[in-house]
This record gives sequence, C-alpha cells and structure tokens, in this order.
Amino acid sequence: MNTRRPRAKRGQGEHLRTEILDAAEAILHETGSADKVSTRAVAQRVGCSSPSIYLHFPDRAQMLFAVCERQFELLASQIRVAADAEPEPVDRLRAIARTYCEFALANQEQYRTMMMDTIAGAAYEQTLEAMRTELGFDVLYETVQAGVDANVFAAVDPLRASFNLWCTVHGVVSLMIAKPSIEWGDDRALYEGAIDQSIVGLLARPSGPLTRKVEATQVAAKKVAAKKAAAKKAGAKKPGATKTAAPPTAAKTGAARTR
Amino acid sequence: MNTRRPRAKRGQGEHLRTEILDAAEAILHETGSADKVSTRAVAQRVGCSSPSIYLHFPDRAQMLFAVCERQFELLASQIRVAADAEPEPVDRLRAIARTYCEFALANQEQYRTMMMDTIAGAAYEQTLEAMRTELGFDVLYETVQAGVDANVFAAVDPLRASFNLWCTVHGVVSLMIAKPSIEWGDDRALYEGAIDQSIVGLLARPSGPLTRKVEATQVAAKKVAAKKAAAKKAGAKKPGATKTAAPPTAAKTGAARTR
DNA sequence: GTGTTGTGTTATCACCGATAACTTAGCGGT
DNA sequence: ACCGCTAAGTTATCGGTGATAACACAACAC
Repeated sequence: MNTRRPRAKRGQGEHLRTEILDAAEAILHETGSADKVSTRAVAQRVGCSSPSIYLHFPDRAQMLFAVCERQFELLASQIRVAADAEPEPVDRLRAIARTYCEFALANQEQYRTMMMDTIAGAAYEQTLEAMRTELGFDVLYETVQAGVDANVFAAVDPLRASFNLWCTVHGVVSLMIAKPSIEWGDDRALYEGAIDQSIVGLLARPSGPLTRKVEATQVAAKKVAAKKAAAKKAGAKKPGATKTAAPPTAAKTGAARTR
Repeated sequence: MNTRRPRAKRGQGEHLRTEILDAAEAILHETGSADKVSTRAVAQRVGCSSPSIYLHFPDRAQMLFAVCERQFELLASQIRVAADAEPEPVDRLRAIARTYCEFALANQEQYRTMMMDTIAGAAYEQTLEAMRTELGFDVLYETVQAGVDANVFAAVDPLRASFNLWCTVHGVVSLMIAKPSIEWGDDRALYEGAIDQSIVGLLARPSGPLTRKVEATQVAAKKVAAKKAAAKKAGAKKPGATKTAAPPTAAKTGAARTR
C-alpha cells in the first residue's frame, strides 16, 4: 500500500532475489503445493510488489525452477556421500538408488516440478543437461561401469543399464508422489523392493566363464529376499522424510487447479 | 451473447455432457496441452456458456479426468489383445509393456493428467482403484503369475514383480513425456531396452531344479542383445504410434505455462 | 392453466501471470 | 553543491482463469 519497501543499495539488487527464493520456498513447504506459490503470494510474504519479482526472474516458472534447483543441488552431494560409504558395487548401487528415492519423497513438490512437469522451453534444456550431474547420474554410471568391469554385473551397456535403473527408481517415486491417495503401504519397502529387483536383474549371469559368480548371484538374491521380508514386517514409516510436504492436505485444498 | 443455445429436451441433459467431452478432447488434441482446456475454451467450442459445464461436472479437473478416462478405457482392451496374441510368458510380458508404452506416448497429455498429475481428492481414489483394471494391471499380474508357475520366471512375489515392471515402464514413458526437450534418441529403442532389462531380471535363475530353463534364459538374453543392436542401428522411428500427439510442437507452443 | 424442475443463462467474485508507465533513491562526474 | 543517469521499485492495468449466485424459461405433470 503506502509502506514502500526500503530500497536496497546500489549493488545489492541480488538481495531481493534470495529473499524471493526464501519466501517461495517457505510457501512451497507450508502449503505443499507448487500452485500456491504465486507471484502475488511470494511478493506479499517478501513485502514487495509482485512485479518486482520480474526484476529478478523472467517468469514464474523460472522462479519456481530456481527454488527447486536450490534443493536439487543437495541431491548430487547426498548421492555421492551415500555411494562413497559403500565399497561394493551392489551395495553402492543400492545406496545411490535409495538416496535418490528418499530425496524425492522428502521433497515431493520440488521433485514434481523438476521431474514430472514439463516446464520446458529452450531455457530449461541445458539446465536439464546440467541436471544429469545434479541428479547424480554420473555416480550411478560410474558404479555400474565399475560393477561390469569387476564382473559383478552382466556385461551390459552401462549407460543403458544406468538409464533403466534411473527409470525404475523415478517410476516408483513419481507414482507415489503423483498418487498420494493410493494405499501404497510402506513407502520404503516399496522402493527398496523395486531397487532390489532391478539390481538383481543386473547381476552377472552364470553363462559367462566365471562360475564363481553364480554364488554371488545367489547370495545377493537371498539378501534381497531377506530384506523384503524385513521390510514387510516393519509397518512403521521412516520418521521424518516422507511427510514433509503433507500431500493429502495439498490434494484437498490446492491441487484442484490446472496442474 | 444473444444467441442462446437451443435447449435440450427434458431427458436429454446428458447430451451436452458428451458434447463438452468431445470439445475438450478436441482442444486437448489440437493444442497438445491440458492447460489450454479451460472451461471457457470448451464452452466456446461447444457453443454454450462456461457455467453450463458445471451442470455436468463438479470441477474442471473432473471434466479433464472424464476426457482422459474415455481414452484410458481403450488401454485395457489394447493390452488384452496384445497379450492374447502371445502365448509365451516372456513375449506376453513384453507385448503388454510395449502396448502400455505405445499408448502412453500416443496419448501423452491424457497419460500425464491421469498418471503424473495429482488431481487427487476423495473422488479419484476409487477411480484410480478402478484404473488398476483399466491399466491392464490384471493382465500383467496374471502373466507374471503364469510365468512363475511355469518356472519361466524366478519364484518372486508376482504382485511385487508386476508392480516393479509397472514402475519401470511408467518411469521411462513419464520421463519422456515430462522432458520432451531432451534428446532421448529413438523412443522405441529406449523403452524396449528398459522392458527387456526388466524382463531379464525376472527370468528364472539356474539355481532352480530345471536346468533346461537355463537355456531359455540364454535364448532370451541373446534375443535382447540382438534387439538392442538392431534398435541402435535403426535411426528412423516407428511410423504411426509415437507421433500422434506431436510432443515437440506441444513443447514449443503450449507448454511454456506453469506446469 | 399452473406449478415444478431441468437446462441453461448473465453477472460477478477473487484470483492469476504479465506488462507498461511511473517514481525515487543512490551514486558518479563535474 | 548540483545534475543527471540508472538501479530498484512502485502503481495501474490487461486479459485470462475457475467458480458461484441469481436469474430465465421451456417442457412436462397434474
């Protein structure tokens, strides 16, 4: 209204930008719905007028993208850390995939806007290219490659195998995110099962020269079975991660809009 | 304005409903973007006023949902037909998955709104339950079950295995749909590869009592490898299926909005 | 004829993203 | 000390959205 926002100093125009991002992130977190992150809502929270946002972002979409990107920057490092904690390719692969799933379910709206919405256009193409490293795909690829080299995995094309694993993992979390009203059961058991099965499919076949590897296959398979049983028993969900975005509320209130 | 729409007879209220659905479907098909299917646009095309839509649908979302559901009704039968054409479990599974992918890529916007958008709420929960049959999940499950019974597949939980396959397939098509600007290469090769790898992971291990099945595994694996090579060579896309919805155009023109 | 009600309409609200045109504070140059 | 440029915001406004309330009227039952 009348209370003008104190103007930033000459070089400090960027400050409002981060303020906008903070506000948008807060709204996204509170409402659990990207739809609610409107330019006006953000502006009101920041304490500026809505056109001011266009001083720093060409688009509402780009603003939202920037918000999500901030979160996604953590993903690669999380994956890297999780991967480095496991020396064996199989465990390493599992750790990578698990971290990816946990991240997606802990940041559902961010994951949705980045990975399940179009938000395309020329500006985002290269950003998505960059996301290949942000998503930790490199780590995944390296791990598969290492597994193939060590004859732990079958001699498949590592790029293709990595992509397929990515697809599976994305598939399960995106379904869970897109359809929160479905009775999925234990989230964790669900994606762990999908991961396990994908990895099993990747393991070296006994056809090769090494019969010793057959044993490895068997061991891994047994491990998988045991894990499944354990997961099935544990009815309780992981404490913090899944419910951050509160999807049911979002579904009732906000999601009736276009998206 | 002044030209009132000729009112339907007493019992014929439903007629406008289908007219609305037709118009919405046409707009969806022409623009390639669900965002463009606004109540006003539909109303204008039908030749009625926009509030009239609310006579037949509680929501814009439900209207869109009804449009997509009409398309999805074809999926189950398509899957059933494709499955019945293949007697062997492996081929059957591949046919099911392939049909699913082709459907998704041929009806991208419908697939997106049904499977990648929240549009949740109480009304859709049961509809999604019904979708389990609409998606042809039953056929998939039965096939996996049959394969397990015939010892062609490993003795995994068929439900879980089916779900995992569904996840993989959904993962690959949803990524392709969500990110049309990425250079995916040959669409078909992509999802065929993912399907093959998933199926290979499902095949019976030699550990079982039947050594004869090992051979089957080998044959299938070889088939997969051959297919991959062929797919890699064939730069041209399949003629009809993939391009119905014309995703690149959609990305350029319509999809710049929020979604 | 006279209600009742199905089938619509017009008018309107509260939003939304985006742009044009205007303000004003801060800083460099003279 | 002043002047002007421009960065950093503003107000006003446009066209569009989903949704609702209040009204109009034709068709049918009685």
